[in-house]
This record gives sequence, C-alpha cells and structure tokens, in this order.
Amino acid sequence: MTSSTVHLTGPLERRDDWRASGCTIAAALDVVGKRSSFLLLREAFYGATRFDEFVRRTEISEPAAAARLRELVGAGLLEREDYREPGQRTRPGYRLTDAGREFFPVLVGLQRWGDRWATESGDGRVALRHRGCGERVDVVVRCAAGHEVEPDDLDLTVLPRRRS
Amino acid sequence: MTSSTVHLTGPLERRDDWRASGCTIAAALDVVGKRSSFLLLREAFYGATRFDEFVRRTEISEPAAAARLRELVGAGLLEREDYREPGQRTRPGYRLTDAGREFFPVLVGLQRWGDRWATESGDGRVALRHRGCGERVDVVVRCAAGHEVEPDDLDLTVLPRRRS
DNA sequence: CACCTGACTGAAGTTGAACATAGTCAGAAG
DNA sequence: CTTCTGACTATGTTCAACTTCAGTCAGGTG
Repeated sequence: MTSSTVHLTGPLERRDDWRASGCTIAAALDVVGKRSSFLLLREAFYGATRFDEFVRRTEISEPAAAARLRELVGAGLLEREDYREPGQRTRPGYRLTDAGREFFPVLVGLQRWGDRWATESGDGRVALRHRGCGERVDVVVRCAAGHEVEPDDLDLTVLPRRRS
Repeated sequence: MTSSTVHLTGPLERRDDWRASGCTIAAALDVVGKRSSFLLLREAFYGATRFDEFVRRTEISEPAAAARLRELVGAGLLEREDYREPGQRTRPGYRLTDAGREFFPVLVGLQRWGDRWATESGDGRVALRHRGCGERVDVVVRCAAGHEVEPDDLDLTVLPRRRS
C-alpha cells in the first residue's frame, strides 16, 4: 500500500496517544495565520515599507492594517525603521527582519499552489522568475543531504528536548 | 542598496498601478486560509482518514470539522473514499488528492518557520526526517534550472494569458 | 499662524469562525 | 426490534476580525 502520508515513528506511532500541542504549524499559524498578515507580508516582499503603501496595496482597511502590522512587528517578522523623505517629516517604516525573510518559502508555496489549483479567472496573473536565468521558481521539500522528498519518504520523529 | 525584496518588472514596476486581484496567494488563502483547514490537512498527512480521527487529533469541534472537511472536499484537496472495517458498516473516509498532496510544501514551510521562530515551550516537539538518510527536511525556493534563490534574486513578471 | 498629509486611533456595526450541547440517521449486533 | 456506534446536523452563543466613518496628532509648508 503506497500512500502520501508521513510515517509516524517511535512514540508517535499511535497517533491517538499524543496531542499535537508542540506542533509548530499551529504555533506559526497563531502568529501569522490571518489572511491579512499573509497579504501584508506579500507586500513587504514586493517592496512596501510605508503604512499607506501597505493599506493601498493589500486593500485592507487602515485599522486592520495598523493592528496586523503591530502584530507582525511584535512577532518579529517586521521591524520599524523610521525614514525621512526630503522636505518631509520623519515617518515610521516597516522592514522585513530575518524571521520575516524566512517566511518567504511559505508565501511562494501558497502562490504556486494557488497557481495550479485555485485560479479560475486567469486575469492579471504574475509569476516569479529567477533573474537572468528566467526560469520560474517553485518550492521543494528537501532533506539536509540534498534529497528531494515526498511525504511518503519522511519519518516524523520526536526531537530531543532543547536546552532553553 | 541590497534588499530582501523581489524585483517588480515591466508593467508591475509601479506597484501602485496594479491591483493584486490575480494574486494566487490570496486565491489559495480563500480556499485553505483557515487555521482549522491547515490542521486538518496536517492530520491527513499524518494518516487520518476518518471523521472522528480528524476531530480528535486536531482538537477542533465536530461542527467545525464537518464544515471544513466538506470545504476541503469541495475545493479538491480531499476526496471521499468510503471504507468498511470487518463487522462494521461502510463509512465515509477522506483521502488526499493530488491538489492536497501538493499542499505539502506549504505545511512543511510553516512547520519549519514555526520551529525556528515560534517556539517558546520546547515540549513535545517533532521533526520530519528523510527515511533512511535521517536528515531533517526543509523547504527551499528553487528555479526550474535548479538554482536556489533568495527573494532578491527574483523578478516578478506578468504571465501571458492562458487559453481557458 | 492655519493648513495639509501621513499615520494612525476610536466607536459602532457586520460577518464569520469557533464552541458546546443535543439531536438525527444508518446499519450491524444482539 | 432495540441498542450501539460513528458520522454527522441543528441550534444558539461567544468571540475575533474586519468594515466604515470620523477624529486625532505631529510636523513640515505657505
């Protein structure tokens, strides 16, 4: 029986015997699980830094954008960096942190999945391409030794407790 | 000025001149953007097929699970496949489709991001490893020519209209 | 000085996603 | 035929997220 599921190992084998309380998918979703957070991050990767840019480009309301931006700063995906345009006063800006940048594969993954499975109307579609090389990009699941893997090639294992 | 943003090209260059209506990130989120959808898909990859398995393992309520499962079937990520255990009547089951399987990189991406940036309490943490090889897995953004890329290495381009 | 702009904040109302509880329904077991 | 179990559905409620509309505040311009 071939399947597309991960293999549960060791104490995880009986799935009903453990709670997914340590599941970092859920933890990640608690931080950035809202639609508007995804869209704001998208715009950060598209170069937005100012409040009004985020508002206009995501088409979410000002109060929602303000709340979400504060949340993303609090969660460490964005940081504030004030800027000053000539003849203007100093204004707050938002910039991706390392944590924010590392969210990029998730966004690209969603985009690619949406490309393949969630497009009815093909209007205004965009794609990411490698500069110079020109090829389209995708996300792949790969092990540290460089093997590209399918769910079926994976074991879910318990991690040793980290020293805090 | 080095940055971690994608390069907008052609008509996309003036970001304020286009709406992200064709953004497939938003399209993907419309389909699977709810926390419970992500958790149900996680359990599908962990091998759940039955209604009560999904309910117990995601710890979401029955009505929410029923609604979300129906939604995922409607969106084509899961399909129903009835099963029958010996001495039991035929019961409905849920199985990943191709569209569901292709969502895997997004889940792994979230998990990896959560591993790195959203874990306070290190209890009960789990990790995916390549079977046999034993190495941990990660998601990488890569172009079709095999180059691993950063946001800064990418152009956002307009796609030619597809024939429907 | 009044005015303007960008970046918010506050209040009120709507929607929707989640919950708990309870009820239904099908079919095999007894 | 009644019981039991798994898979739901129905109802009602809570809570969060988002909306619109209006107001505030800081600081540079005329």
